[in-house]
Amino acid sequence: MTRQFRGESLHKVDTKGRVSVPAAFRRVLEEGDPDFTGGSFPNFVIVYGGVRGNCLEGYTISAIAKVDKLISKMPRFSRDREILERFINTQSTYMQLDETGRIVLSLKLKEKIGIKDEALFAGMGEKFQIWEPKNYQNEVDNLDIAFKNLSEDENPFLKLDQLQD
Amino acid sequence: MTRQFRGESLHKVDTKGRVSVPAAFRRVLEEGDPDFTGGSFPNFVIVYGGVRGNCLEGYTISAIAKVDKLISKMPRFSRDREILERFINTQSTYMQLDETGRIVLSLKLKEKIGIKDEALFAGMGEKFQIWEPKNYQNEVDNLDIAFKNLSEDENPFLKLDQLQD
DNA sequence: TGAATTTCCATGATATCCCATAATATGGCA
DNA sequence: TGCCATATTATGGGATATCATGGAAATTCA
Repeated sequence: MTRQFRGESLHKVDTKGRVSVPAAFRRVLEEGDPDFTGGSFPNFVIVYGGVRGNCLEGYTISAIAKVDKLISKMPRFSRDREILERFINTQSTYMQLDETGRIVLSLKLKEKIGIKDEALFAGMGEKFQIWEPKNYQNEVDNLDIAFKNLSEDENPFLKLDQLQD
Repeated sequence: MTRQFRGESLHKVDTKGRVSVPAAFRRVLEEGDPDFTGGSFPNFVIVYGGVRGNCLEGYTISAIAKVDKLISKMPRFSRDREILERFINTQSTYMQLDETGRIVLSLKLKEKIGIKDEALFAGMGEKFQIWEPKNYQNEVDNLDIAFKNLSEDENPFLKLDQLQD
C-alpha cells in the first residue's frame, strides 16, 4: 500500500536555508525513490514554476515520472507540450535529503515564494507543497470562501461520489 | 461482509494525549488495513479539517484509499482537485494503534476539537468520530430537535426505502 | 583565498516503546 | 446458575529513540 503525503507542519528555515522535511514525508519520499536503499538518502524533485508560482511542489521520483510520461504523450513541438516542459522540467530541480532529514532552499527558491525564516509543508496526496506561512493561510482562507460560495452541484465532495469507479 | 463502526464510548485522555480506541473499533481498523498482519498494529487516517471542524473523523486505510483513488482521477492541477486534496490530504494524518490499542492525540488535534481529558468515540458506519463529550451532547440534542421538527415527508427514515439499491 | 556550501557533531523537545496494574469481560465447569 | 481461571481492556509511569534545530569544522569553487 503506497503512502500519500498527508498533514501540515511548520518548520524553521535557518540562515543557510536549511529546513527539516516533516518526518512523515520522508517515509513517502523513501518509498517513492526506486534507488533508495536503507543506507542512502532519498532523492526527489522540487518544481518551482508551475500553475501557481506562490509555492514549491515536491514530488517523489516515481510521481514525477508519471507526470513526465503524460507530457511525453503530447505532440512533440506542440506549444502545449513546450509550456508544460518549461514549467515542469525546466523550472524544477533534484533534491536530496541529508542525514538529518533536511534540505537546503537556495536563495532563488526562497525568493520565489517569499520565504524568510519559516516554511509550511502541506501534504497533497502524490505531492507536497512548501509555502510562506502567511501566504498559506491566505490560500486556505480563500479556498474556504470559494468552497462556501459553491452551489450544491458544484460541490467537489458531491462530485466525488458521482465519479463512482 | 466488512464490519462497520458502531456504538459510542467515552475514554480518558492522559497527560501525553494518549487515548484507548474502543476495542470494537480496533477490529474494524484491522480489517480495513491491507497491510495488517497478526503481528503488527493497524494504521488508519484521521481527518481534522472538513466541513464540520468540531470533531475528528477516523477512516480505515481502505476507506480513505477509495477516496484518494477518486481524487486521483480528477484532472491534475484543477481547482476542484486542489480543494479536495486540501481538505482530505492536507488536513489529515496517518495514525497507528500502539500495542495496547491506543493512539496519541497531538496538542494540535486536541485544540482543534476542544478536548481536555476525555474523548467520546462515535461509530458512524464507514468512519468514526471523536468529540469533546459536551460538544457531542450538543450535537445529539440539536439533531434530535431538528428531527422532531421535520414533516412526515421529510423524515429520512421514510426516504431510506425509496432509494434504489 | 574569500564566500558559499556541505559535512559533522551537539542538544532540547517530543514522541514512542516497554513494563505494570487494575478493572472488566469471557468461558468453562461443577 | 454461581464461581473461578483466564484473556482482554483501559489506564498510568518511566526509559529510550527520533526529531527539529543550531553551530563549528571542512570542503568546494570561482
